[in-house]
Amino acid sequence: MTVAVAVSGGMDSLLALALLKEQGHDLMAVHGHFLPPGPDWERVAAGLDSACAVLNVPFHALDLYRAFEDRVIAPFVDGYRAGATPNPCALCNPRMKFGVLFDAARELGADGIATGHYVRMEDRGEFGRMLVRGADRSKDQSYFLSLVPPEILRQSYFPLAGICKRDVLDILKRHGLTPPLPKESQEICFVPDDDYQAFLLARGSMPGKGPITLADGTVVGDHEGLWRHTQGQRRGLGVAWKEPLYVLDKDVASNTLIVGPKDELDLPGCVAGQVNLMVDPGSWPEVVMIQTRYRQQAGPGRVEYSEGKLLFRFLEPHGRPTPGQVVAVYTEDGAVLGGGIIEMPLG
RNA sequence: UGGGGCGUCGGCAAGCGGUAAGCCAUCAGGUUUUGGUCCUGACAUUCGGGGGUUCGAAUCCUCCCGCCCCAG
Repeated sequence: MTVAVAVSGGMDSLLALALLKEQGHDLMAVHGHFLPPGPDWERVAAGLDSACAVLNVPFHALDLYRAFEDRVIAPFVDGYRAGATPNPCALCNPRMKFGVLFDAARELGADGIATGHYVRMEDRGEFGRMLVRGADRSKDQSYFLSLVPPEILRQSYFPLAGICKRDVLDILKRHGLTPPLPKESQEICFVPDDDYQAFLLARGSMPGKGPITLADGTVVGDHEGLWRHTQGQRRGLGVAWKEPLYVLDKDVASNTLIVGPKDELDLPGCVAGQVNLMVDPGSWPEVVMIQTRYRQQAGPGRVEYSEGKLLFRFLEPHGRPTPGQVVAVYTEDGAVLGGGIIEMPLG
């Protein structure tokens, strides 16, 4: 049994490698170059190579940037162009780390994969082994893994399950390890300077300016492109009003941005596609916990599953679901039942 | 050019003789493996302009300028 540890160059995945080594697993380390060739390739690969040498683990660097372009970046750009708000990180996990990268590792002889995500795999009675929220709730990343197929998750290891974020550097130091990329991975990895708007512009042909209106059609200003805004957004509207205004909707057909006060933001449900089911929906509890944004408290609701779509009805006021974002479904005690991508809100 | 009203930060808007609230917008930080949200901080020595009254005015008087409304 050989486990491939996906190492990004950051501290978390390096710690995952060290912890598994400590536990005596048979390991290999794999790094996928997701971005086009550049100076970082050598730097990161060399850094990881020497770190792996310290631990006596074989290291492989793989060129996966074309797959990343097709499977993550292109959908990201297309999504924005179409008026959605895509979540590239949530796609990267099933398609790249637990997809293409794992496939490549298998060819190198691996039977399982491990990453530095802050989540757990736990035995949950009738459901079997389930993906569960990380112990450190503030760093929990199960939301981003809710689209990874269950059969892949059952071959996955998450050594950071019980680790607290602030201990990571100390533990690494104890192992004599230094991450090649000391900076915390955050924002969108393929977008320079955290400027997604500049990135999209550079990709060309984004839709242009149009009106900003209230829900009743009153024009209150102009926007410079729907793709610069997203549901629930407050800043950047440039509209001076008596109270803060938030984006309610984007009407792609008329290129209109619809805004309104905070209390008009809640909606009672949504429909999701590209569904990933961890267990048969027939066995789900009647009331599940639904999370439609990364940093959002999951709220109770009912679900119907039919023809590959999940239909959600919230039981409590719920921030406006945003097309393109992930919806993750949990049990009361934090096990992931499934996930999908929001296609449309229900009013 | 007869009558009435108004002119305070980029947008609203308090103040009505005692030495410029607040909100929105904007900017700068913080939080954050998506976009957002959220939190903190900054933001009119000055009240359309001139003159006057007063110990002291955005607040009173006066003239001018600019808007708006009603009558022509």
